[in-house]
Amino acid sequence: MATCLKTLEDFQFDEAEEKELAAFAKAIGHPARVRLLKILAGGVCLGSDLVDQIGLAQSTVSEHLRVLRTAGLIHAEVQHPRTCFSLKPEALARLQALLSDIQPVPCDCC
Amino acid sequence: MATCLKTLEDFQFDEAEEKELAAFAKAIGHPARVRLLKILAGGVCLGSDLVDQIGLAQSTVSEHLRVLRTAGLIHAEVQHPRTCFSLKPEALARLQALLSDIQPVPCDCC
DNA sequence: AATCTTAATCGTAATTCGACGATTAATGGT
DNA sequence: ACCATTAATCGTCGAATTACGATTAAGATT
Repeated sequence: MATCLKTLEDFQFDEAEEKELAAFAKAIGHPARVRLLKILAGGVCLGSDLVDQIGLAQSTVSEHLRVLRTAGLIHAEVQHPRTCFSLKPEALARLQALLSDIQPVPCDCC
Repeated sequence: MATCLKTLEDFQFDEAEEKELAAFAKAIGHPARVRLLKILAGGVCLGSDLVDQIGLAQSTVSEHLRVLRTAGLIHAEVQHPRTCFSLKPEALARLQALLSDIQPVPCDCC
């Protein structure tokens, strides 16, 4: 009844985009993964270096990297026994775009 | 040893900023909360309306709103028995700024 | 005072997450 | 062939998340 929005029933949701944004955000939602992204932004790309910088067990860092990779935020190029990790700039750009879709509109009821 | 970054040991981390970004991202990291933010961006602000739109139990929506509020992404103005929810645009702007700090630099080792 | 409405809170169950050590797989060097 | 290095995977534990119904709290309206 009392609502700021006149056409509440006309709301259109893009569920796919909502899930896409949520998935990106969830992947970034841990300090260790933020740090990994920041390191990768600096150009470091070997897993062993990342383990050194993060201060967590190798298996834990590997898991965080897997999360970031699954979310499409980073790329992993396997060169056994090493793996070269790198940012996927287009994913970050996409995230920024999805975020910018959340733009406030003035509300006159509060 | 083999690394793209020459001055690996000189890496400076801003742990507070990393946690700040992770906390924002974690709060957004659920489709229901993304939808809540999108609805609030449209100006709707009463909890009962949000419950109608989300299709989850009232207590669940309340919990999601609590998460968003704790993260500082939304504001809740209590007017018993109603509560008026609104976006905090400055929080979204801050998030965008934190995200844009993750900028890729070309890596020549892979 | 009694009732209604609204949203927060409580209690609970199922699931997911985060961390670790140990192990494994894959390659290069000796 | 043997060893060293690297990263993925497995198994496991405790903690956190997500969802729900039921209850409570706080005003408004009779």
